[in-house]
Amino acid sequence: MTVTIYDVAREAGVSMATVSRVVNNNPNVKPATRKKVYEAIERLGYRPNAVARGLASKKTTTVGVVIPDISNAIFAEVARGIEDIANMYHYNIILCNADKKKDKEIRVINTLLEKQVDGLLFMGGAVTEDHQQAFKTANVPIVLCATSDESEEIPSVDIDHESAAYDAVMKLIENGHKRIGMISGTLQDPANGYARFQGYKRALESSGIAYDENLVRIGNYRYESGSEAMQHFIDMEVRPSAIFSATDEMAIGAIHCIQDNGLQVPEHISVISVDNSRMASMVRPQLTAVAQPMYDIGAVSMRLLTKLMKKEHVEQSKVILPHDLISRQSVANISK
Amino acid sequence: MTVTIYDVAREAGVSMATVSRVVNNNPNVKPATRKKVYEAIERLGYRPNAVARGLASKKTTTVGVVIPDISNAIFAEVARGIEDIANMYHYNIILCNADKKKDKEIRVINTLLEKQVDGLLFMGGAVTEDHQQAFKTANVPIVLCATSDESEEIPSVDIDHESAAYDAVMKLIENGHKRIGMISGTLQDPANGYARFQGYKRALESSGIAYDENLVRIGNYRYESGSEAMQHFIDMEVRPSAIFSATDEMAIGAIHCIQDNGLQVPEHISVISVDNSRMASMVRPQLTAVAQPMYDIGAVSMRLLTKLMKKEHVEQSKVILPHDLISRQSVANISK
DNA sequence: CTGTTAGCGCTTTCAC
DNA sequence: GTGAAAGCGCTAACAG
Repeated sequence: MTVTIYDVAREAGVSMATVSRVVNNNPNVKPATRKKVYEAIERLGYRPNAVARGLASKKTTTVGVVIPDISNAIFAEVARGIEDIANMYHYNIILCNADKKKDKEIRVINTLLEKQVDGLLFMGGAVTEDHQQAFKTANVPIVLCATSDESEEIPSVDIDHESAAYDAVMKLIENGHKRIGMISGTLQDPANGYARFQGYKRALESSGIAYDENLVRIGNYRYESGSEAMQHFIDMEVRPSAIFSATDEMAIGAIHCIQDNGLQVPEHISVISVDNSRMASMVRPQLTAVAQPMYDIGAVSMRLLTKLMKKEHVEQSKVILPHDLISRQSVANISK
Repeated sequence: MTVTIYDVAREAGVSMATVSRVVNNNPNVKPATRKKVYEAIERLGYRPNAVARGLASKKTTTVGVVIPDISNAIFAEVARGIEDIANMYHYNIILCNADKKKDKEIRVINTLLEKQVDGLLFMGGAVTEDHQQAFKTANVPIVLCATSDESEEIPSVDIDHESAAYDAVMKLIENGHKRIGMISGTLQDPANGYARFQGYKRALESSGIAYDENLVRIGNYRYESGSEAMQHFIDMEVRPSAIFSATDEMAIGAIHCIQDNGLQVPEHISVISVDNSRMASMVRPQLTAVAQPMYDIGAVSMRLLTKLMKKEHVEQSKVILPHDLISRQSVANISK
């Protein structure tokens, strides 16, 4: 039924080894022989079996990617960066959603390892003891992608979330804002949540503005939660003049909430966020935001992984990509 | 170095076959033996090698997914539906972006087949002769997902794009609109482009409205192209009173273009589209759209594929999922 | 309920 | 430049 390398060898009148050589572009084959083999391959419609090859060579040319949620625009962008580079180096990707749930993460890491991936790209919530444990049993390289890791032992690529948030809030402060609300992600989330919240606090402190916990609302990264948080701020006796949102989507929810209350952005309230997804320029007013280079985070981490898989030397195993403030129309200057 | 089933067998004092049985939950093992084996597995830190298993059993429990672009929200949603169901049936997914480029599509289909996937989900542009050819050499089931196929020979799941477009345009007509512009995708794209354009024309015809080619602009599905097309309509001597956009993103570009020209939606111009991505409710005014159930398209096609892979009988191999008009605020009634 | 024995289709020394 | 042969780690009859 299925045609194997053995069939090709017989058809071409050579040995299996020779067929293997031509299939793998090994130069030690006489051109005439090579031609005979190609013809036999063509005639028989031979297709190499990558599973058998994987067993024999102990390489599968596939890498595992654990991701929180591919339907989230931010992660989808990272995934595209990963896949493009993987493709460039002839790797394929096994993609697993794990929703930042620890149990699911550990489970998929193990099945990926069973599948003998040549490397692993981990994008998740925090890296816990149990994660470390699972990683330890892997004898393939692993890189953390947009995921923080206290231990700092595992190669990783990400932006500096704390400093991105700091920059965003400083932009507000430079524009004369003093009463600044924050729509945060959950503080359990080390990167998008905790770190960005810390950046907010540091910006306030460094500018001599007292931190007020009533000015912080926790959202779940979704549009609706941004609106809800904003409604809370609007209902306050003395409203903030500006809002820092941990993510674009919540910021857009906030903008619309402001508008639905008959107020203007940025005339009445300014809004800034971190992310700069494509949606940022798809709202009116367009959203001023600190840009997180998602595609690059994916691309760079995959590139790093290829180096690790080839056992090439890497000088920097923890890479922090630069972020960048994109000024659009959602921030007003209110200093006199 | 790596511990194999043989090591476990020796450690537990049983045969490889027995270890294999317990690992695969074969009931024909005495509980006491099972326990011994589990202990040995634990002690040795044994992890089954799925590649070896795949070679021996001729099943990899992985399916290939070719997708146009994972960073596109619409496809990412489909992908999530696919992955959830795959996961439920213990399959993993190898994800390949092919950008609707025929060459790339054929190439990834072949590498996926080499990797011995148990099935293939194809999401692409048109299915050409060459695609058919590649599919024919596969001896695993294939299902087309959100992809049209003239031949209708391959199992598929999608919505009826023509009728979805028809419904959208009829909604406009029912609201008194007669001069209706269309922002279309390329007519080379059978589903999102050509079929939706046909639906537009049929709605017009069935209502006795003459088709006017000046009222159709071709976009590339992106926000900016929606804006550009809209600017063209606004600059016309006699403007359309309503716009049908083939996709949400272009519709949002159109809405903002209208607003940027100092006009109101829907007071001056109504807008409707097909897709209903999450962005539809993230614009002001919120977008009225025909909803395409992307997640379900993914989920249903994966479910169909699992049936095919298990050689279960399927009554319906071409499934058309229902679409649904979601009325929000972007369409006004202008009949007196 | 358990063990023996062939492979699965390919790569990879090691000879020649 | 080419071939022979020994696995890679596991499953799947087939016995018993």
